Amino acid sequence: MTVRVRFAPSPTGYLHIGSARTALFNWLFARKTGGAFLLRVEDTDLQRSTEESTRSIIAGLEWLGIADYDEEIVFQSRNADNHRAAALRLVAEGKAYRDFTPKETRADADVKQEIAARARGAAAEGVDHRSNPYRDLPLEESDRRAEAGETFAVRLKVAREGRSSFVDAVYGAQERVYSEIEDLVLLRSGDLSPLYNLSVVVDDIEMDITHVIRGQDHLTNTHKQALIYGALGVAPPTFAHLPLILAPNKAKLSKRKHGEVVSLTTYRDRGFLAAAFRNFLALLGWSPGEENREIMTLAEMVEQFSLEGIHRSNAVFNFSEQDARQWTDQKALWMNAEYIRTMPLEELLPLVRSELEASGLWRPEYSDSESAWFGRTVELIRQRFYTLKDFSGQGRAYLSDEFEFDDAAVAKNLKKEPRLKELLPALAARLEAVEPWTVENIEAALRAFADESNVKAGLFINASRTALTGQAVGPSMFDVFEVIGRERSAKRLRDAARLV
RNA sequence: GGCGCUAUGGUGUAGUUGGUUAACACGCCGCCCUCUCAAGGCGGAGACCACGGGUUCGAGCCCCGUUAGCGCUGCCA
Repeated sequence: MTVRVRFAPSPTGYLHIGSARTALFNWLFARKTGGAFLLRVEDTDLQRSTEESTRSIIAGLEWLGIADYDEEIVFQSRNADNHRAAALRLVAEGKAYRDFTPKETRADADVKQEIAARARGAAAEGVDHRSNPYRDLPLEESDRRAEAGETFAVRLKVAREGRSSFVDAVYGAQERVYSEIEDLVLLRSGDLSPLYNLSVVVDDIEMDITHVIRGQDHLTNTHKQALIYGALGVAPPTFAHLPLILAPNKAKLSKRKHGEVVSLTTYRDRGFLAAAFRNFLALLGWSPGEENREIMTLAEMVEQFSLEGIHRSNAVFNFSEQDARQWTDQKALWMNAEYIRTMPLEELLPLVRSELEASGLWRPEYSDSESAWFGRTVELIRQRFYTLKDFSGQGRAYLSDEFEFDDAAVAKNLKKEPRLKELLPALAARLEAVEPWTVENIEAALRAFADESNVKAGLFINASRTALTGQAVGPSMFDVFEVIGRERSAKRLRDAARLV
């Protein structure tokens, strides 16, 4: 049997990084097993689903490089008729029943507490989960009342005795006694629109899904779905639940509380490389085992991936809301930097180009007459960059004559030595005579001039760094001179004399 | 409240059928390199493997209990 998996997000917001990881694992498993990877948009809650959200989810998957679905995207809402028919069939077969209890609406805000409170109350009074006055209503009477126009919801009839069990590919054998499971609602009263558990099952059957890989928050409710499979007379697929990704305080990662760190697009927009972030995400809740490898290409991850390598304990996504430098997980940042400085230059160049175009720093010559220079410059500055944004930020002075001076750098490297006012223009003149303009010649000229001027070469080097780049830190200064060029270097040295 | 899941340094993890000084990565500290900052190299701090009992010659690995965290308990998904 060929493997068929699906990623099934509900389009009620941006693509959460936890969902992105679920998508990744599904994709990895499909590619590993030579199976099919499908996308199903679970938009049964029409109140909250938006097209905008669907677009952003798809854009996120595209960015991650896992948007090569093997079949057309399925929109769950379009199958509502099938879902409803399945539920009604169960009513006819006596496996489900109409519940004529009036619908009670719930405020979305604090449902969780409300539910817990209700459950506590029910437990205190010893109320059975399946006690419902309509559960054993004769079918004829039920049909009659329905025909008479009474509104009703449809509930699955959970057996009185026995237990539900299934083997989760990650969490192992799972068991739950039926008395713990309520007669879940399949169709809402009134419009008879299908609810999540029903829709998922019917669609997974229709799509021939063999493995359901999803967040652990669905683990206990899987018994309910297993029950629906049973009622429908279909063997359930293999379930594989994934550990959750938690915030530093171990709470669930949510937009309300944690903001943009949990949105996948944030990473794209803040200069992350898809390959790096994907790599980082894969390691949250999964590891290739034995070798304990970390930096892996997509192909290597596919090679190493297995459901057995998935953990059972939740992972913490480590970041700090107080410290801007730790706005996201430090390891993700490190990994991004690692990718930026070690990936093949020709793969990085197009990404840098996009960033420069977006920030107005791109010039056509960079891919034409100055492509060699551009490549050399990127190679030089990428060594200490963390994100693509750094190319237009810290890297600005290498690509544009309009850049800012860091006050601390000016104070430290220019203002502390008054003689630089005369020395800098003199150094400029000296460098203008260097021929050919090579790193070695530049270094020789600068050191010779430092000797003659009776100052340490370091004084010139550090002053030059600030004069040429506006910063106190950067690559080896002679490389910087070489890359910035003779004329521009000389001009910047003279201009900087005014800052002394 | 009930049910379920989980528990290795601050974080992510390794630790194959019980036999080690409990390993790696990020982060942190120091040294080297050096024109700065990184990178890199070397070294260090940081885990009585949640706690308490067992089983065993021997337990991070097996069993029981406790605690904590998380999840589910919805006519949300």
